Amino acid sequence: MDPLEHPREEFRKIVEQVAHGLGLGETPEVEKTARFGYFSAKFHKYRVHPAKLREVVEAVGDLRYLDKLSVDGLYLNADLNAERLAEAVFKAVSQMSTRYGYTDQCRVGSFLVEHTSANPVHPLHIGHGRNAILGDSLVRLLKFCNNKVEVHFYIDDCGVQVMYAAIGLDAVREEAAMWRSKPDLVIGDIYTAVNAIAEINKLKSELSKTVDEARQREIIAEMDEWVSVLNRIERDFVNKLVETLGRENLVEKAAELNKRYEMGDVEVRESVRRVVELVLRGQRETLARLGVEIDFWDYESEITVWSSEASRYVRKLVDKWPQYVEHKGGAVVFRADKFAEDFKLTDVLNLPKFIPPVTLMRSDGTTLYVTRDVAYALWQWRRGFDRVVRVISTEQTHEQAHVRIILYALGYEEAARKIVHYAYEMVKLPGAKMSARRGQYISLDEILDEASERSASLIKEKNPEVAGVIAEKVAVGAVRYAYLSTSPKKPIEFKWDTVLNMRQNSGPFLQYTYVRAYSILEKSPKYDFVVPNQMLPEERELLVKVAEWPSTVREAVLSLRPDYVAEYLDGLALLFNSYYEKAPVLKADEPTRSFRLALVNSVKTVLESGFYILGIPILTKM
RNA sequence: GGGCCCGUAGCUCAGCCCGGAUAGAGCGGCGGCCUUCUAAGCCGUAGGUCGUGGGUUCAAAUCCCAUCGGGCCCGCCA
Repeated sequence: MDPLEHPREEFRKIVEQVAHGLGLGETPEVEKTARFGYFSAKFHKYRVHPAKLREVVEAVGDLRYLDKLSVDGLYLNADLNAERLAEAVFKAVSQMSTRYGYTDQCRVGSFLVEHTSANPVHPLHIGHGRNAILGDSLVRLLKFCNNKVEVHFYIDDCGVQVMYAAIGLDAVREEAAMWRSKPDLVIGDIYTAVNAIAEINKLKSELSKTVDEARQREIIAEMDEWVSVLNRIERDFVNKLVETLGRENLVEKAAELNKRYEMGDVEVRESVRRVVELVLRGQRETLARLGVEIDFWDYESEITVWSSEASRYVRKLVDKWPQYVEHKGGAVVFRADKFAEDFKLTDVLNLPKFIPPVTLMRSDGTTLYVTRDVAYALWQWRRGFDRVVRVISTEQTHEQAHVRIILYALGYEEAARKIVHYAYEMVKLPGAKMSARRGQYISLDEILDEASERSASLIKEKNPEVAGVIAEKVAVGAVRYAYLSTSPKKPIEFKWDTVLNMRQNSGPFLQYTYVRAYSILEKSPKYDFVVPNQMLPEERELLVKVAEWPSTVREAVLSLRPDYVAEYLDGLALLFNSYYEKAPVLKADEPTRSFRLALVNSVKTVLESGFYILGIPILTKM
């Protein structure tokens, strides 16, 4: 039920009638206008005379859902009939309750959504936060609209980086009992340390072979950098790691382990699985804190490597398109660039205009990330959903294009078109890119803790008895909203002030607004849905905003933009707070009192569904 | 060098797809409002060559071209 449906339809018919009356071959579109009523249509491009337009408009009969039909220059404007609108809103809200906002048009199909998919060697950091929250809100939005959704997290438990973590953990496992921190935080440090040691070892051996002085200085500077990475890690085990691994050629060792791993060596599998599980335990905990739910945890190793899916399709590709395959020293390279050009795939698959060739097999016979990703994409597609949405940062634009091209080349043309790369821009630290390898990141837990503390100190002044329970929920609201209040297409420079913002345009601001509405209704749970014949301008405005909820949801789901919901809710909250200050509800006389209660209830209902979509916890006290 | 994305108030951003009526919010400034439904709030006020140049059009923040600035990518990394 969409309260704006009837008025929109009425206006559309009027425009149609007017267009016909003017002898136009087509009907102008119905548009929204902020200052000249509510709906508008423009006739400029038809070169009609304003007087003629006015004449035709005068012939229009009585209005039912609209009000004040008027002509202004070549604009045809109409306002909403507030009383009718109020009736429609109240009816929809009382019948649908927190389902209000749903319309059949926002039911668009079934979706497999893959998001977050962080490497299992370090904790989730503020970059993954964007992915997780964007993905999760998208899932919630789709679910709110009754679409079938399955949520997947791809565990990238293959490749050299996992070997590094495993090597490190194996070296310091005896110290494991001493761990007091979350396991993912510990492994993250181990991973960074092993990386640093590997780099230092590599540079050392390069230095011993270098005679060029300038190059020597470069190497030393680089080594210093990695040493300082090591020094920044405040863990007892760093010394032990250096002692154990300081003389080894870790690059070679990791490559060797990786090869054994892909071939299914039991010992290596166990050691990798051990480290991966520890990290996942921590990552799951963080996601749970944020209210993010995952249905399936997909192990890359099992789905793509040990099942032989990856090598199987590579063989198929080589057989099918030998003219696009090059063999370079045993490595297999697919000329995705030439293939895309020859088959004119740029528009069909929505590809960038530049595509590099892609290596699918190393000369040692092991797979690469993209190799496995194609196999995984295929696996996802075979689960039988209308669309597969992969929430992955824009960094991977080319890699994701490769996946689509290869699927197409393999004959999975529909899959290639229906697997979408849902790209979002990066989260940067001020002045630097985040890098788990360099231990340069802020973990999600950290910002949640900090937000929680800040919120606790705010609550202590007002409601000390509930501070503990509320602080964390406020923190989640703040962090989730902070991510959603920026378009996914814009890079974010991480700033504590934004995440910890608890004033307007923030999660806590929305939560606070809800608390206000809730506490009014709590004091007077019974009322009738009455529509007065006089309304305050603020009441009208608020009513219109509430009526726009279903169209907002629709737009958000059609364009897959949960951030539209965040923007809408902020606007709704601003209107409501303004109204709250101006118009007393409980102290008003009947029937105004009942009307206001019904209005407040509508706002509260919309906030509840909106909170569900954005994953903002609902609070009744703050 | 090539590709993708982004340049709108001091700051963060919406609007651009689908061109039209005085370009919208919030933060921060400044000035106000708590014996009255929770002040994490509200009211008022100042603040803008919509990066720049050209083109299309009766009409451009919006479309096209060029140019400048920022981010990311162009690996036998993931």
